[in-house]
Amino acid sequence: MTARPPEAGSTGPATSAGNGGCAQQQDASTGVLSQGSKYRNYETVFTNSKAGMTGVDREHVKKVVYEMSKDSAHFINEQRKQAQVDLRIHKLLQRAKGLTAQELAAYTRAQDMKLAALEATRDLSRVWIHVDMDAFYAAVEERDDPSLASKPMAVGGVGMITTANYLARKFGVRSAMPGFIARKLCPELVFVRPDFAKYKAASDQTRAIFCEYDPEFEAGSMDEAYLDVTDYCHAHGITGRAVAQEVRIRVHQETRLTCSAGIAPNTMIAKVCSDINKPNGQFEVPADADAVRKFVEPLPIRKVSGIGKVAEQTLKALGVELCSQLIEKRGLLAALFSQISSDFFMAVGLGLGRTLHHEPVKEGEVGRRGMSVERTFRAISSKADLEAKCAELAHKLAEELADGGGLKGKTITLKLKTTKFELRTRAITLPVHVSSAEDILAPALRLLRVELPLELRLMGIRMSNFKEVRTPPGQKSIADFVRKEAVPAQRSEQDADAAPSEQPPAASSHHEADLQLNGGPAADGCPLELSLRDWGTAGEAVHTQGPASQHIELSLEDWQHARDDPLPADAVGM
DNA sequence: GGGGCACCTGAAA
DNA sequence: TTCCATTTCAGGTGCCCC
Ligand SMILES: Cc1cn([C@H]2C[C@H](O)[C@@H](COP(=O)(O)OP(=O)(O)OP(=O)(O)O)O2)c(=O)[nH]c1=O
Ligand SMILES: [Mg+2]
Repeated sequence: MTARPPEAGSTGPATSAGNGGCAQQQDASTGVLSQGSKYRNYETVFTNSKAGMTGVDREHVKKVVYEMSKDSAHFINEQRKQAQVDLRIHKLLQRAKGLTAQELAAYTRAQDMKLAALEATRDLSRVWIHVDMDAFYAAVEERDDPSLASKPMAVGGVGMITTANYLARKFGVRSAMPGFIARKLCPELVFVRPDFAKYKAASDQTRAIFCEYDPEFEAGSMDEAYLDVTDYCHAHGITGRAVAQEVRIRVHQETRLTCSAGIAPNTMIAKVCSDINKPNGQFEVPADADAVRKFVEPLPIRKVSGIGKVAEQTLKALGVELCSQLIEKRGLLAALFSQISSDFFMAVGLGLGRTLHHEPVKEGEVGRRGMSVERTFRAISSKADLEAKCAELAHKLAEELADGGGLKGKTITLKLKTTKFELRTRAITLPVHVSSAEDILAPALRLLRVELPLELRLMGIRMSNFKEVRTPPGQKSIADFVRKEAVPAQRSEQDADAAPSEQPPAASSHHEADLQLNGGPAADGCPLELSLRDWGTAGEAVHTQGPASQHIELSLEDWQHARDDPLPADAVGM
């Protein structure tokens, strides 16, 4: 398990947990008969509590999801993955059992020091607001077609749903649920195909507003952002709560969309808070150490961004379900997990989180680690089809890289998902940075061919290891913005600066030739040992590697809602 | 010991 | 282009090569 202090991550499933500690978990078990089916022992993420989930018949949802899933390849794969997790947890427990009382005591004492040190860093001087749009994609669609607002609706398709409006959520329909299951839960569910350009436009509008309150605001995704409004509060002599109110009203006025906000002294708490009175509400944890501690104590760890399904299961096995228990079990956690993980756990337990903005992107660095494209399709296995798919992706990726400001990367990662849902990634780092479709395709095809034969349902290509961008002297560069450098019209046009220009080895280009040709099924057997020598001519070694040996990580409510601060009805047009 | 690299898992929207 | 998505990032192991 890997616990990390994340920066994005919205809505883990959330109940109105919080201050009082009395989380309201609706569990409307309508005596569904147990019919000999095993769904009761079946765990699905779709029944976790979440905004809009109150009143949902969880048992029913569970049963439907199970019945629709149980014979699928997907289900088998999920079970395989779960078995691995179970095994890891088992080993972790064995390790825990092996600890002597003395060792545990030592770890506990060490953690006491750590906690004291952490406590000393507690900073309550900052006012953070986490803003999160309500049912974002769905809300945009409703706004643009009001007839949708009166019916259960989901954005996505039969294959997958990205989100659903609150009417649909009452049926248990939610993000990341396959559409055909959602339809089973709610036969009259209306599907709307996503239109990302619209969401982007709406997102840009909200960001323009955020910018006025915090020019350095951090956008996690299109629908959420962290604002440090400390300075704004001081400058205008108002509270964080009032600012949140103001932001929400403005967002609504300018986009006709609602959002929710969390106000707290750090990002971690603010994030949890924005979910509490969703939709269209806000919640604040005041800048008071006791208030923060009291808020965090009864909070289920799963509500913390960064603690997902596996971490939840793992910690539960160790007797940790609430944040307070992270502190109680500090010795054990320190003994079993990596420093990074246990530090994170301790911080969460104390209610500590980030209080400062991220370091600005350094000069020359492109503000991202990678860019990728992937596509799911009906099963494909012929070499020609596979290679054609690869070519499409290479072109798509090249296009995106160009749009992204002419990014050039050195590492190309091919992602494959078999019809049995098994994932495989194969990467290669080139001696030079490339960006054209041809230069992406050639190595991608090499990686692909070695894996044949294959029966795939998905293929993807990722580019990473980006070349740093040097801004021509005399030109002011804004580090926070994605740099838009002229996209070379031709391949020959390399860098504008004096850097020695890299040339990809010849011979790429004709992907046509690469595509067609025989399906001489590559020597099957172990597709892992091949040698992809000779990419190009220079003596650059090409790294090849078999699959990482199975390593086991040991370290491991709508308007009626009771809310802290509802928008004045008229401000929202009601 | 540390820097790359390849690969996998987990998490989030 | 449908039959469980797509995009991005971090942390961890294992290896190679200084
Ligand atoms: C969770 C999730 C969201 N999304 C998209 C659709 C969502 O509208 C958007 C924002 O995600 P969320 O903020 O998680 O969800 P939401 O805004 O739809 O609903 P809520 O009121 O609970 O905040 O991101 C996905 O595409 N896939 C996902 O798995
Ligand atoms: Mg949202």
